Amino acid sequence: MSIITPKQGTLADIASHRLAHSIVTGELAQGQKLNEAELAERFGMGRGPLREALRHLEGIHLVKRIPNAGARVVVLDYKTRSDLYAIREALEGMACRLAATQMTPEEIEQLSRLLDTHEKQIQQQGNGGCYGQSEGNLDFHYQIVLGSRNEMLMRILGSEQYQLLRMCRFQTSRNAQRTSPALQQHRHIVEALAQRDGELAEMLMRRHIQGAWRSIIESQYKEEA
Amino acid sequence: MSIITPKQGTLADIASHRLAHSIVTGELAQGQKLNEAELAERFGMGRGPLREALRHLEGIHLVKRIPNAGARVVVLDYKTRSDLYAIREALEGMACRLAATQMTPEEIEQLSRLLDTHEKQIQQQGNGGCYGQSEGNLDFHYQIVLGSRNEMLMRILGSEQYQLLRMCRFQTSRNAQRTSPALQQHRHIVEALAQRDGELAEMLMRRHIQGAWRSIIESQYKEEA
DNA sequence: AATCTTTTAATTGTCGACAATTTAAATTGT
DNA sequence: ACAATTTAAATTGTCGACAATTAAAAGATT
Repeated sequence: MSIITPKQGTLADIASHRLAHSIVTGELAQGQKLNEAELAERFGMGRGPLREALRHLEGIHLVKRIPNAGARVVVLDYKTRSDLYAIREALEGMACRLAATQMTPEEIEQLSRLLDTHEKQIQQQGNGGCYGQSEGNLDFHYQIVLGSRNEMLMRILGSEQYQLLRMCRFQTSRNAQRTSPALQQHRHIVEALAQRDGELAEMLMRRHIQGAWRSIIESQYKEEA
Repeated sequence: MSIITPKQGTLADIASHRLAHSIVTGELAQGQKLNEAELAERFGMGRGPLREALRHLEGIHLVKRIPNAGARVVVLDYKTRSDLYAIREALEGMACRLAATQMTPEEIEQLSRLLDTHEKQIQQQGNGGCYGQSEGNLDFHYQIVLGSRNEMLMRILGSEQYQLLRMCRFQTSRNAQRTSPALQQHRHIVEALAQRDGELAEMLMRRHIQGAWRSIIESQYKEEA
């Protein structure tokens, strides 16, 4: 929630954010046709700004536009999600390696405290805490991306892939048994960062993401090919 | 040239491509203000489609928009270019590793023939052949990305980073002395692909990109910090 | 009854005009 | 002459209406 800036500048920006939210949460089904007039009516604005919003969402690949045939919500099939996680592994691994040399001691300490918070949240609510799939989990990953000091990486991972990732979360049945392993892995990563061991941090992050992906495909190898 | 589809669908798409070309080639200077009315006039269209084009270009990060203050061409400073090459190293390395297991023998053979063509071109024109910075070089890299079979990777590397990379090329003074080393490295990469050695192919590609980056910063460590 | 053609409706693409905001210029005051 | 304030120009943001294209429905023909 803290990552995407809910800026309320132009109407196009507002529409873009509202649409992005609706798409990510599944409120707008995947593959659904997006009618310009209908959406403009619902958002209380003209079609101009809404079209600009659609063009922007097309840029960050949340919708797919076909000339003279309108825009549709993207469909996250198995292949797409698989590709997504493969890229995350490479990019977040790289972020981790860079973060090990770039993050300040204060930031690493702060990261550690973030994990403390997560641990308490899990213990309190006990059952429903599907940490591996939670939003807090994303915060952890994002903080490391910020620590890489690579702005282009922040863009790609933060603004674009992040949305698709959240979309995966909302369509995936959350399995709670990966809660403590994920937190444990996070702790190890922070430890590697504190020791300034970039190579180890990268490897741990890559394994962590691989584990998350395995967890996803294991918990739903019933549907789709 | 074969990568970006010069599709001529809606006016917004046309404007988007024309603007992208002007930006990449440096015809529109970095940081330059993009006046909507003026551009719409020049392209012979209304401001509506042009605004949509700007929104699209904002999505692929060729222009930077500020609400109520217009759009400007992005500026590729040292840090940005450095970040770009760091990401390329991670992503194209990954593409290479995947391509080693995914490309068909025919595709690898075709890649080898592409290098033969490049070699002849270099020998013919002799001097001006700054291969390391040429467009043909990009074709080689793109073919490997296609071979990775990761569509999201093709998107990121092909549509977005590719534009920024070409932009770097146009602003960088081309140095011809890196011609034969680059071709040589390409040959080694193809060899690794033919042997289905993904790890080696990745390492070779990473070094190749590192070399390209070093070549750039060495040939112009006069300007900017 | 099924298929092809024609007509109709719906949706997207485009333009021009107006409102709101920002930037530049001119004016005024010290 | 310099600074702050006010005024004017330019630019962006927004809307509504019309044209072009596509999708759907009605009708005709075998």
